[in-house]
Amino acid sequence: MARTQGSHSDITGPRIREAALGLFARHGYAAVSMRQIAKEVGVQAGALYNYTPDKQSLLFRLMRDHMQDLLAAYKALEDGGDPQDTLRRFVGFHIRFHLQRPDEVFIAYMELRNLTPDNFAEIEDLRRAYENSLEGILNNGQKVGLFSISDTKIATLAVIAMLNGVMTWYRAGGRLSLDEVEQIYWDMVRRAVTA
Amino acid sequence: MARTQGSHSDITGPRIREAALGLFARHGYAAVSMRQIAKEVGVQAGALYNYTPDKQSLLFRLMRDHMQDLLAAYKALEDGGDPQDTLRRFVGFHIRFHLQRPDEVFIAYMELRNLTPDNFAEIEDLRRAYENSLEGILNNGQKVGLFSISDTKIATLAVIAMLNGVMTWYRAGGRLSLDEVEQIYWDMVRRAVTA
DNA sequence: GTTCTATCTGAACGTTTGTTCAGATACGAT
DNA sequence: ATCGTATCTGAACAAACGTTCAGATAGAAC
Repeated sequence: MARTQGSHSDITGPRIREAALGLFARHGYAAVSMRQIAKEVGVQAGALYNYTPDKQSLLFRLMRDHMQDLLAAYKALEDGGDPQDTLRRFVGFHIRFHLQRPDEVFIAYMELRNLTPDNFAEIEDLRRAYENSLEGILNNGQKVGLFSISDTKIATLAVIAMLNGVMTWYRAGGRLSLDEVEQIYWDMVRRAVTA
Repeated sequence: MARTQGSHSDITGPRIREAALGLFARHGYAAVSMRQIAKEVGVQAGALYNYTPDKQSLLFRLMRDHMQDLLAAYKALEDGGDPQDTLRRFVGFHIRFHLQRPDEVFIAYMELRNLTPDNFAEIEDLRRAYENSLEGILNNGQKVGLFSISDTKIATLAVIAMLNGVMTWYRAGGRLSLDEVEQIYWDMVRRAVTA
């Protein structure tokens, strides 16, 4: 046997990405074999290598694409007027964007240590760029006296850590609507930083 | 060759635990082999099985002991008087306890999915017990009108998530002292929940 | 000094790992 | 209908995996 009926790179390529995404998120990069990914796609392991040079690249591209999507989506947001409004938009954006991509978020956070040093550095740059946009908001608010923050660098990390906590418990269709979740977290963030 | 000079279970046992702890934290459970652990201890892989029935138990015991230590240490704290003071104590305790055990914390958080279902359930029970103690504090403060929290369950998770963020960036000897870190986080937590 | 046992080695086991590749077939263009 | 190429199979590779165990040596007890 060889090429199979209906086979096409436009179909197989994305399916490999999706299979790897789900399996990496559920079981972890190191615990997932190329044969498991292939099986989920319905293909032999060797076929994967038409789409990725190796397993590491499969992971790296998932993470890089996710971080680039995140940055692009955030840049597409128009600024609110004052820092308080901009921060509110950031909170809403962060929660909603991440809740739509639970697998990508999980991988981007958990699998950093499985990246080669070069790949790790590239992902870290993207992450820092995103964090810097929040830190900029906090700095602006601090400058005009709206916020009262003893250390904006730490406050940046604290806010992101708090917001990322949503991912560990929120489930669509649960007790709270997305709007309610956003409101609750915005209340806490606002109070934590407001003068 | 066989038994080696100076070999003793009181020495080898802890060294295996420490080696596993460090390697699991750095590279992840699935990515670490029994032979790597043995090499760090200076022993052959087979010798590990005098100390653990299998690799899974090695991970599980690290996590269970850590969670039990956490609960025991927290219970040893005497209550503050009012909820606000109790919450302040909790924040300080949480930050200091976890910063002293970065490897254990990392593993307890990252390797949950590598536990067998039975082991997972046991660890989750311990984690929930700890979270419940914080939720109790928030509930008390809410009842007496000191706190203003729309959802104590979510606030509990949000506070813990925020505090856990410290572990990702704090380094001893860095820009901020432990006291300063504790003060900064306490400020944010207090403002996030206070009426 | 002898005996008993705790401790470790070194080899072996069957599986699984990531990756390569020659060959085979289906698709797309002509 | 024919041809070129995109796509996949199936087998193979060496290496690494978790685990077991018979045999050997060191330490402890007497």
